[in-house]
Amino acid sequence: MPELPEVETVKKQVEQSFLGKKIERSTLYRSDIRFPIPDHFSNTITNATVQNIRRRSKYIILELDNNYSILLHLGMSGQVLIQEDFIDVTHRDKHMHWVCCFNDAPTLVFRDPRRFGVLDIFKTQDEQHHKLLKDIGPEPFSTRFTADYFYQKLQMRSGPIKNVILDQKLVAGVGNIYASEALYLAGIHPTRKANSLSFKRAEKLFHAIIITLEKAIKAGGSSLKDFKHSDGSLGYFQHEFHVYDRADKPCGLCDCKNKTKVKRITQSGRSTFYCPQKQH
DNA sequence: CTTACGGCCTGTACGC
DNA sequence: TGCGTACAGGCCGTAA
Repeated sequence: MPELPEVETVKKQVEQSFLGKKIERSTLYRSDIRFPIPDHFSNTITNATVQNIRRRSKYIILELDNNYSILLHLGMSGQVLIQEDFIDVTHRDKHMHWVCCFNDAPTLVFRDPRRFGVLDIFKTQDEQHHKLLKDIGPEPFSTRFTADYFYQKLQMRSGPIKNVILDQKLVAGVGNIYASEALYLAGIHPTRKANSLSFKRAEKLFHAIIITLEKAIKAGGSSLKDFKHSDGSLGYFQHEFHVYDRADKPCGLCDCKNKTKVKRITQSGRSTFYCPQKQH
């Protein structure tokens, strides 16, 4: 489920339930996810209190009061379940890899069938040296991310613009869905070479990325109240996309006489969707 | 430095 | 119903 807007929504929910709460018990049912979860994970976090919760790119970081932080990434299929009445292992299915019990709070469950997710622990002060965090580019909503910065970076890249905006070193958090959506909004063809864009068009894409992500966060946020009782799918499937997953259908803003259909192509092994009429 | 690609896993949808 | 195939929202590591 996770692109940046979904992760942001999950982060808010986790914050609402667990900020300021003390971890009473942590159980790992399997540690062989994307990277092995450290042996000391549960021991290190037990009895600590969550004092801050943040999102960095698609990672959720839970800062504890013992100078350690928990790093969580949902990969392709990860979910955070927040369960009011998680009684015992009979409630557990085989994809629930981490169950964390709190004092005076629900139980947090990390579930991830494909196990592409990440669960790690690191010393809070070492965040900028963490292998998975150190090379991540600016957050799209931060002041570090500007049209000038974006244009300069695009100038240095000759690959297809779709692939370039998926690069987390350039900007954090653009995933496969919103890459297609942002390019559509900006009217830019996904195979266009990044360094062939004028400043004006780069600026347009810059705004399109921000707007696309902001709108999606709002869509996720609007269904927040349903989260606890759902399977964790949030507003994701309710969100309508302009081009993503709309191959052979008209695009979301279709106004053309000839009923141009959305095309699906493959770039670096991943699907891209675009409108041949509107994107050049 | 950039770029392309294999690989990690399980689940689901579809054609036969 | 079963079986094979393609595909899925992530990204790291490697090789060119």
